[in-house]
Amino acid sequence: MSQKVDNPQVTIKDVARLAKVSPATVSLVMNGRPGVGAETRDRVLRITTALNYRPNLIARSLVKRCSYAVAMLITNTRNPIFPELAAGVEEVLIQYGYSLSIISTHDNLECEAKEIEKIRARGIDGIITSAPLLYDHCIASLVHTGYPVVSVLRRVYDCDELDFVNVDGVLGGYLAIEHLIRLGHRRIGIIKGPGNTSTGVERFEGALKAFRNYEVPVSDNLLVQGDFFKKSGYGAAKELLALPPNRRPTALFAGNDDMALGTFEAILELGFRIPEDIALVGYNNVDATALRMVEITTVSQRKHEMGSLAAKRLIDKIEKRQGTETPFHVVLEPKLIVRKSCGFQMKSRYFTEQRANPLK
Amino acid sequence: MSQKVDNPQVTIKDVARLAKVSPATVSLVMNGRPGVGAETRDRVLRITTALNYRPNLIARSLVKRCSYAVAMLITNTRNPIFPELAAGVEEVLIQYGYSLSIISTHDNLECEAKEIEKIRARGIDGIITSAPLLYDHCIASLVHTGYPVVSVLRRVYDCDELDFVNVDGVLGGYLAIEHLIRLGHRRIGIIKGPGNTSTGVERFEGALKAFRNYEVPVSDNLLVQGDFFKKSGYGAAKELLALPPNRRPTALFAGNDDMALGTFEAILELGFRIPEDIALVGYNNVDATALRMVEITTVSQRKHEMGSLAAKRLIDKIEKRQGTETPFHVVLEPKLIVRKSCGFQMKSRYFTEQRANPLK
DNA sequence: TGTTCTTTATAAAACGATTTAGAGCATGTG
DNA sequence: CACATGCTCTAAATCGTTTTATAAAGAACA
Repeated sequence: MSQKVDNPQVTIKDVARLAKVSPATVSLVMNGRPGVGAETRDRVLRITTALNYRPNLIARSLVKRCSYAVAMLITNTRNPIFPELAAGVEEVLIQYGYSLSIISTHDNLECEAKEIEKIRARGIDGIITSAPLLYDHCIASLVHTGYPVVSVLRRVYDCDELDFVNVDGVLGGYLAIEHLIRLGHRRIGIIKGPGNTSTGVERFEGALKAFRNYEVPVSDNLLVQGDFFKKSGYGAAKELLALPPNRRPTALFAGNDDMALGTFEAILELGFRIPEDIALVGYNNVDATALRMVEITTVSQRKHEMGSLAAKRLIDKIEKRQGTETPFHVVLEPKLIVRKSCGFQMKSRYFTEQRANPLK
Repeated sequence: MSQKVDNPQVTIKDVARLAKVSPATVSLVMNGRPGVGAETRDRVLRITTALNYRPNLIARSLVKRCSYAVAMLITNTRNPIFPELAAGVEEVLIQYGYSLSIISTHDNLECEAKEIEKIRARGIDGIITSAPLLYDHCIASLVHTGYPVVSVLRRVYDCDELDFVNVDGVLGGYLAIEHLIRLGHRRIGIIKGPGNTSTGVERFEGALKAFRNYEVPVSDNLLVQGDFFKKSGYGAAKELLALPPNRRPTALFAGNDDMALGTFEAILELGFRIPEDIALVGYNNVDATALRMVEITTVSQRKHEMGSLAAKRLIDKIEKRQGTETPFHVVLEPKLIVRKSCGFQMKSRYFTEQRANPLK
């Protein structure tokens, strides 16, 4: 057990002194640049390993004006969509030698602005945001200054210059409602996501499109506003299921899985059965929805893939690779994950046929 | 919509020039230090706000030799215990003006060592690790150099100098098994957590203690090694339940909730009922265990609190407050969360009585 | 021999802040 | 008046790198 206590900070000067060269030479060696003789290079390398020398990245950042660090904005750490997303991001960043800071904005513009200030002051090279609001001037002005930003999952309206990778929320919402309509439901309650997020509005827009397409009337009293948290799903469901039987929805669509899980609890608590009495569709394909005894039908989001794509694009922007001046808007296709919460057990084949995107 | 495009970098010199003072004065003003006349101070302040000047934290870090940034080591982003833990950590860090980087080690020493190198090179002030292994020389040697580290959730053996905040795993394991024994179970299968983590071994140790205390024999063929992932819980349960009825366990204890969820699936898949045929106890009180229709009895970990305490302690160490030279070992008490997976519905009162720690 | 190239190594100036020692100038005191 | 005392303010060094311009030393060539 050799207790290796390295010096708190071995600097380039220490190495230079011991190797009898100038700091400049050490720098060249450390960065594998030409202009150093083989013999000198070896000598320097020997010293650096002997001293366990690691260049101080802070100093390097200062002069190179880049830090090989990026930040990821999320709503909060408890959002169950985030682990997958972050895993995708992290994978790519590690591969390219970048480090990742994760920062919560709590869907609060003020908080977001403050954190962005700090990020910039810290010299972080770019931002991946999974948490922008619909009209997010923080992000928009960041983009306008030319700072590298990619948004993932959500997008920002009125800011075409912002690169994004997301999944078609309109199509997703459409698929969810179409599924319910095809199963014969006519009174479908919708628990909307917040109106200040692209995911919230797009999924709802898709839902409306499906109603229109199938000529099913929408009644306003079956529409409830949620906030993406489980509790609001629970509350909304309680409200909808309190309607008299002839106006009570026979199916519910929640704007995300957290709300769907709340809805799930409410339905059962009121003594209704799923799917016999009430059908339920969620959104995101979060792990918990797949659990046996839960098995909620939902719309999958390709979270990992989104994260990776966004990260790769951000690095391209930071390193100013070709093609990064033109906007990068990737819209992946969602997929309906049919489980048991709608009573549709693959007995017919109509969904398994390869269908083209019904909205195109 | 005034499109405010700030200069890429307003420096202290720009401010100094415009305010007709020296950079030193600007620095004093920015840091609220005395020695600047009221008039000058106002003038500087006016300029800084006009230019939207933010000191470059990289430059500041270089000279102050601290960065107001800490890193948190986790096993991987998908570990459902992490969001709560991170939320607790984040809350405190924000409050003290620190920023947080989250880094996965995948329970791999090599990966951990590499990441720690990078963390140090980046000038990060301290580390909170929730992912140390039992004999983790990376962490141990870090501690020995005097670098601020606090471990949370897990601890490191043979390294008393390492501060930690965790929950008594031995007691937790004990409570879980005691519960099952009191409900009449005698053949209890255990799905152990990995032997190279303190959480894994302690919970198992507690389980053994309960068997001993209640004079229930343990049979080796009811002990299966898991790895904390859901899949291993699933596999282990399949294995245990394949035993002939007279040797098959009537109850299972999984070393964490992920494995418990896998176990849950396996039990149901094999056609057994919970709790009528098989009772189940998990560990961590992860959100999914609380879901209606799942409702797994588990041991709670006070994750948020652990995170906060660890973060606070780390900051104290970084800022060298009094008392941080002496070891800081906080062991919180776990609590059994009784749900439906053991068939115990609070019909008796023996658990609700306030009991002292049965192990003390 | 002198000129021109290469190759190798370095000195010195950044990068953008903080900090220390001391300068300049009133004011107060004996 | 001489001197100490405060109060403002600043010059200059520093943090640990990278980078640019240039020097020095051979080698090749005419």
